[in-house]
Amino acid sequence: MKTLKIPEATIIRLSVYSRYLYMADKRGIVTISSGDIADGVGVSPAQVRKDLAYFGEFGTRGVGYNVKDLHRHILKILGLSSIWHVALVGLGNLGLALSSYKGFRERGFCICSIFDTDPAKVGTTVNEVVVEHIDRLEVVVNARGAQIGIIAVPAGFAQQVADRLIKAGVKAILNFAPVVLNVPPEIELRNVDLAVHLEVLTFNLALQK
Amino acid sequence: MKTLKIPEATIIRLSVYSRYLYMADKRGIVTISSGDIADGVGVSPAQVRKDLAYFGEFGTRGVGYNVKDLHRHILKILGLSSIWHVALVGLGNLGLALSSYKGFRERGFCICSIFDTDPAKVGTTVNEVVVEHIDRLEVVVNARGAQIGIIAVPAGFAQQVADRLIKAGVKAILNFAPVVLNVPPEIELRNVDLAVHLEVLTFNLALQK
DNA sequence: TAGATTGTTAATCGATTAACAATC
DNA sequence: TAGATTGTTAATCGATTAACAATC
Repeated sequence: MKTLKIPEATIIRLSVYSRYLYMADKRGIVTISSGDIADGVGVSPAQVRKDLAYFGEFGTRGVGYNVKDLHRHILKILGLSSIWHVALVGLGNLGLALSSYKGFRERGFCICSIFDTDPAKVGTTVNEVVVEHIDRLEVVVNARGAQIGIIAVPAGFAQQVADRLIKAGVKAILNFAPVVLNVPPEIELRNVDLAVHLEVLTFNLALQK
Repeated sequence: MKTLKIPEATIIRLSVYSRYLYMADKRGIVTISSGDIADGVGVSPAQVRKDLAYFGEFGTRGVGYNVKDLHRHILKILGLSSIWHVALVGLGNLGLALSSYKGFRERGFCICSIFDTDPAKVGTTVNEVVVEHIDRLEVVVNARGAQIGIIAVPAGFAQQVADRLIKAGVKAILNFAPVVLNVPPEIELRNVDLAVHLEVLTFNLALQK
């Protein structure tokens, strides 16, 4: 397979475009130009066309793009044309919020397995999913074939949870613990640190003074 | 003020360095080299030095950096040497998770005001903060001088909440609603879309097949 | 002094923007 | 055909990496 390196920024923008196209489609818009999309999401028209050009030709010169078609194509590119099984580890406040986050379900992510150590939580049902004890992580994740793991445990436990998720066959990890995880290179890893976002804001506020 | 443009990637890395330095300090390490930091957080030593060079000279040639000093300097750069008052709007699952997120408090962010429309929530206390009705947003935010707003309401309400936060005097907004907000250029805005992170992962997984 | 490591410059790499031929 | 808009190439911009003089 030809693997022209795609910038991560392009992937993130494709995700944004897809939401905009979904909305445009709901409003009954049939055809859209790169300029329309660009205005809608705050980038340049050239950027939109360049991002799409990595993956093929989806428009018609002089006309634009068919909204439904382009939306479908982008979802396919993002790997969202099928449902992904996600295992969530850690059912604190953040875990609970993630387990019921509509934005995940809308995009085809199913949090079908939830793990915690708290005996008061294990066995209860959250959003129709029975909470399992973390001891059963390998068995359950492996049996259900979850491809993605979300880590929402305290920082001190994150590495061992990552190790166990990987042993259980997970191929990608979204880590919410504020700690640098060591994973083999073939495992996809993304770290989400919510405080960092606030810090970018305060840096800019502090600059203005 | 000399305003050499600082890459946002640099700010994000400074935030990561600061956590690593905090840990190193707790472990009793007094002096650290750019190579040590680089290994610890997964970047190149040159990158660490370059990032720091935007803001001054903090090390000693042939020796390295004093951990405590460098940590303090970076916190200062990030605007974290004082406490920031943050107003949270929307107390759904995500809002609740954010309101009790330890990572914020540790870094000097105080969520001192919380707003919702649900009568069952208004008047209750969450993490020692009394939940106010959204009708009182302008009055309360203005009176308390909150500088940062966090939007954790459904997408359809996000724009009006943003408008009201800005009218109340907020200078920066962290938006968790999956919608493009329109704000004046002087307002700092960052969008956090949790689903996008999963989509970057699935894109990479889909590529591998 | 010799070894180590910073701060900084120059070289490289990569991403964005501008421009325009192709074409509906 | 004339106007519009894509797809793509070239030019620009910006960020990262490499190299090394400065210096502890």
